[in-house]
Amino acid sequence: MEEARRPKNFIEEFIEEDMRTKEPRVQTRFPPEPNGYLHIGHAKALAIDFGMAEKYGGVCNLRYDDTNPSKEDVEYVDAIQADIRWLGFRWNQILFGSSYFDQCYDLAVKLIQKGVAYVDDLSKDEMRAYRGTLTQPGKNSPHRDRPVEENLDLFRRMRAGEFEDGTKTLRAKIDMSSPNINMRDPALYRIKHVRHHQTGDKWCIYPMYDFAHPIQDAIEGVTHSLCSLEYEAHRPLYNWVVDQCEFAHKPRQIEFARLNMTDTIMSKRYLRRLVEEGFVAGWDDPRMPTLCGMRRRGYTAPAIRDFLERAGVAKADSVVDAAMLEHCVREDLNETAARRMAVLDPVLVEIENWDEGRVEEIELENHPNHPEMGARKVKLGKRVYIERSDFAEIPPKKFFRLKPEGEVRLKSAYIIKCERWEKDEAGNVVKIFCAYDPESHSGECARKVKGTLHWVNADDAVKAEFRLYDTLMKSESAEQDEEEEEIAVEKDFVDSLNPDSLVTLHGFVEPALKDATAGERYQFMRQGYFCADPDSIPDKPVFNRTVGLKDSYKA
RNA sequence: UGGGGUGUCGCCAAGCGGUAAGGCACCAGACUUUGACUCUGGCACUCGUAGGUUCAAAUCCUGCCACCCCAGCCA
Repeated sequence: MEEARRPKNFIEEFIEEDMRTKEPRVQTRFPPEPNGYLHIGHAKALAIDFGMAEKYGGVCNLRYDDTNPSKEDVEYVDAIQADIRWLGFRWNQILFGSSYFDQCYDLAVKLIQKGVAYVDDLSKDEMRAYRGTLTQPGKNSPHRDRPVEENLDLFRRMRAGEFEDGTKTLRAKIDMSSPNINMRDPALYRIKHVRHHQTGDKWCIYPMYDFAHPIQDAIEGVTHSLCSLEYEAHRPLYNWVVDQCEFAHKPRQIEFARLNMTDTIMSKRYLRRLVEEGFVAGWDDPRMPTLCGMRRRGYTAPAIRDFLERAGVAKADSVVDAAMLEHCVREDLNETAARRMAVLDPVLVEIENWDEGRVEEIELENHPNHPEMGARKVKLGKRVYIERSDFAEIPPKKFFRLKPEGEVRLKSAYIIKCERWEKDEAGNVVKIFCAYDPESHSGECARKVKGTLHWVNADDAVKAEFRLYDTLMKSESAEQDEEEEEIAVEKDFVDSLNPDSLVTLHGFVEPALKDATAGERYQFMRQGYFCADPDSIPDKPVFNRTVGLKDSYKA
């Protein structure tokens, strides 16, 4: 794929300026907290972190931001690596924030000695009260001026486990009247008698993100600490920590807007609810925006990276149209996916002037634009399945499909004409009788008909399950009152779930797909791109529809 | 409300004082044994808004408006 020429984004401009004026070296890090599965939103951050390092000949480390053991689990550590690898990014090293706990502790002691950190006894509620509000300055804690020796002793005893959770914190001594609330003596360490997934029971105090992150970046030599917009107000604190710890190397934090997509739940909290309350089959349910879910759905890594590239990097809050992602997936799969025929919702067609028992081999190209992908042979007999929606007793105008007295071509085979049909008691068409034109064999016939249908030979058709997916959230009706909408989402997002996000169909595929194995991708002609699901078993393949084909037919 | 950000086509997004890139979506047409793909053409006299500076402003200045983030011992 050719590298798309695009203008530099603002991060690239900053980096290039820094390389010119500071040091000609780039080092970044991707710092996920191991408390959930990576989703498409993380993929953006990841692509930026790894992408910038790659573009400027630098390195990017994968560093788990594991400073809060009560929310984290090793379960996620491996999954995160698998997802990053799948996307095609390579980390320089795998690091853990927790491996810097000793250094964080020493640095905390240093700050206490410098008189810019103190142990506070205020409770969480008291601390909140002392903090002031957006418009009113805070008040100094009564413990703010404890002597250094006392702070040192208290902090040592915090570490030794002498105090209960929540009874003491280590705080930075900055400015309780700062207009930036993050600078009003933020907590640096809290007591948590919780076992850590990496350090076990070694610690009962853990550093806060705002303290640990800049330290980690500085120690590692990160030059550009890229993160999302909500950390913008933390940047002064980030710089304060780097300065007070007296690091010679000063990383630069740059913030960008996180990814949002139409009809896509990006909140980890809601995604967790979907899984835990059983609205989806798991974190890898093909409807989930998680990377494992998208992978199972059939999305490709190149398509996702292309999408991220097209969505761009900027500071404005935005919601990218999911149609852009679909376009990228189609563009990739159109080139790479072999064509096959599958009838998702079958109805039987019998060719009346075809001799019973006669079988003809039909050659089908695997890709119309790539003859090098070869061809395959399928059998054609007296009975075939076609799509129920490809027949209409009373056709609308411009219906290029099978209709009374109408002719269509069976893809790569013959032209057939609809003569009559049978219905069951309920009025459903159960069988369509056609006549074929023996002179109309594919490739040897000048006669054109407007419609071409995909089909599956009935005799050796393989039963298959098809899972069609739609957005998890119902598209909000345009006229719905905005406020109402917000209340609805707040009250219970479950009410906004799309009850038809999964539709399961049972139909047929051509014999070549009998033993399709998980991950195989095909274009089912005139239907869309499908990916074999892990639920597939021999003789009973299951296919997930990754995305449908574009369809300009307007019924 | 204090602080920090952001406002360019339906959705993303370039633009960095010289007279509005590109992509998605959409519309029209060509091609078509996938109503797919591909191709061709269309799609912002206007840049949140009101003023000002300038020969010239989306770009500089001022005011106003809207939206987002911050009052976790979460990240």
